[in-house]
Amino acid sequence: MQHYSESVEAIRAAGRRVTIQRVAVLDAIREMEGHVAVDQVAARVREKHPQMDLATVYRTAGLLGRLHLLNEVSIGGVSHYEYASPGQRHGHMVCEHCGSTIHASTTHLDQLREALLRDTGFELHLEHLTMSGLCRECRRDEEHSHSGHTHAQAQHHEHPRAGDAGIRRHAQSEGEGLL
Amino acid sequence: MQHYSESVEAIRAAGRRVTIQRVAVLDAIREMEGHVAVDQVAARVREKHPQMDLATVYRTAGLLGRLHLLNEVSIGGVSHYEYASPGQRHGHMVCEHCGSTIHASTTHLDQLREALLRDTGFELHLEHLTMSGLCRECRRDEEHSHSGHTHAQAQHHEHPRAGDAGIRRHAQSEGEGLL
DNA sequence: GTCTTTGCAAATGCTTTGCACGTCA
DNA sequence: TGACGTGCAAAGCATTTGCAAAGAC
Repeated sequence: MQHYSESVEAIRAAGRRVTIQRVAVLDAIREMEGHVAVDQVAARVREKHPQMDLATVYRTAGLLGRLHLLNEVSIGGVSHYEYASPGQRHGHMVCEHCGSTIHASTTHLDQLREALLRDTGFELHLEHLTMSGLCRECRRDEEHSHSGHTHAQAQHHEHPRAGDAGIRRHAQSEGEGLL
Repeated sequence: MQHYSESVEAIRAAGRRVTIQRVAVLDAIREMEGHVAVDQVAARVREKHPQMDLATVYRTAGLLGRLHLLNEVSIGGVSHYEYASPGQRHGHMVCEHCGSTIHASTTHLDQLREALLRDTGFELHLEHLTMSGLCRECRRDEEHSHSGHTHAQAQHHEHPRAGDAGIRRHAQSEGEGLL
């Protein structure tokens, strides 16, 4: 567990001043594994550094993102960050229904990336890619609801990895009559 | 230009009450062509109906989105809507640097959609897809900056279609030292 | 010692909500 | 008429910013 020095070096290598806050944020996000919202990062960091301000976490995560030490992923309009493991690029699939997030391998995406680059000149940044849709489980649920009655009271299932992250602004107002 | 009756029918067909506000929002977004932010929609709608409230536009656009008469696209954390022309599905590519948005044809995306569905069970919703990256022009700019000095004062060019939409939260803080 | 970063507090901007009144079917 | 939709005003929440104090090199 030589995490500490690893973060320190990464920040130093990026030509930035090494502060407890930066190291703490970088460590926290790496330890948490996966993409986490800023307030979650703050909560984690505060376990060890209670005085750390939310604004600092925002500024720090933003900076580390720009330095490519973190990936910034917007999920449902809320910023999430994940550790940018070199050589572990992937996109994200977010279920609109239950909010769970699945990684999308580059196998599928690189093809798209190259096609877009060739045909439109647009260089897709995989690290920020968030695709919304329905996960396998929710797709099953939807099918069931559609069969009989109109007022399908959708059953939200909780996925093991979903946690309470993301899914705040969106995924509201279910039970809207004909929908 | 039988737009009016078209919107009225669409709303009625969806089983909702037909109100001036709903028709106006739907018409406005269709006339504006492309994805527009909620406040832009409000501004447009107010030309003819000055009393219309922002909250109403939010509620209405949200409803029309759920009814699949509009597509909701989140750009830089801000909701945009576009008219959901049947049989005109596409994704969006948003340039992180200049904020311009380009449509991505389904030719590229359907392939991805099918691959994801097959391999992961995830059903990608193309209508909400926003991919960030760099457009052709900004890619050129970046290259130039990287050649010489470190403090590359990035030249923002204005794209014809960019307008003043989106690009509010992101695309900030340029000139950040080593970046 | 100087220039960068942080903590604090206040502001900002998008979006939602509660409620009384107006409107559609 | 009765349920639904709108206007208004206020709240909510994520995020940003100004500034003085604290810290890195």
